[in-house]
Amino acid sequence: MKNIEKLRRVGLRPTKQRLIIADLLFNGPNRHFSAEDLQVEIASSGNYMSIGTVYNCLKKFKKCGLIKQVEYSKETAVFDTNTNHHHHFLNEETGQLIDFESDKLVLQNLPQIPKGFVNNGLEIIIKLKKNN
Amino acid sequence: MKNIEKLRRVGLRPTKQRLIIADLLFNGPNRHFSAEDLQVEIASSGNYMSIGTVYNCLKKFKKCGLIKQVEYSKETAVFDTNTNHHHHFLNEETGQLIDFESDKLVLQNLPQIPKGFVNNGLEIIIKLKKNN
DNA sequence: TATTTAGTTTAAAATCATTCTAAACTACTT
DNA sequence: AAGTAGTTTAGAATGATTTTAAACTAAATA
Repeated sequence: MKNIEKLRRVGLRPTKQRLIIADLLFNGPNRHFSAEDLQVEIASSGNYMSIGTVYNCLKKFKKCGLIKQVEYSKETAVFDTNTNHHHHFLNEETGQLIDFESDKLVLQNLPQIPKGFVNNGLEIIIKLKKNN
Repeated sequence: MKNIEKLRRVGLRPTKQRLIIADLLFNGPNRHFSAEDLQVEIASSGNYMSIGTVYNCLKKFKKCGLIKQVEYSKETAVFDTNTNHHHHFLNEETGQLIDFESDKLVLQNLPQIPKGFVNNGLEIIIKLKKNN
């Protein structure tokens, strides 16, 4: 699917800037990245974009379900092009994330959800340490 | 155990400020809190502490294993007096956290740990939404 | 007990990621 | 072709946290 279609389909006006970002994000394998990472990559691709625009764009993409935001980094916002339900390995030393699929996983004896609430998503993080 | 002992045991000099904080944190039930929450509480208890000292103290307490830091808040650092292995419910609307114990939980078909790494801690977050 | 010293506290300044502002620009509609 | 609503931009603002360096204090030493 062309990225211009992809944007239109979620109700986003396909501006030059959004298309530059969509081309970088959606034409390859899934990845995790920060706004600053992406700005550098935009520059490497021969374009320029203000950091404010990068943030605006990522915020809209997220709101429209084109990307997700990963929540385990206190320092910088980390985004994820994998919008399927999945979990993460986290290398705490480097911050590097690796996806793992949730489909085969079996969870039993989950705790009772507190009164007045419903389960709105379960996420697992497995922190990794280099062996020896 | 007296808090002065508790601090000495982990190699922290028991200063007036650290004892004020230890008295607030360790003489009641477990809790989640931010540096600012704590500064307000210190003020309510009739003391004063600079925000820098609150941060320094929490950082040392964490390093010495007296408290943990919870990682799911992008905005502010959230600390936890419960240092046992446990998981969290997260009310995304309010940021409120509720602990749940990990002992009864059963996990099967966990994914293979990437080569060169070992599992250094598995954490589960169950996001909560108000039921209608 | 007095002196030393190494660690701690403080206010204020600095930092850094992110958001806001408001002016210039542009995609889409009429 | 003109209007308008949404977007981009540089730069300023924000807010949590860290740094700085001077004053202080707990613990060690004399």
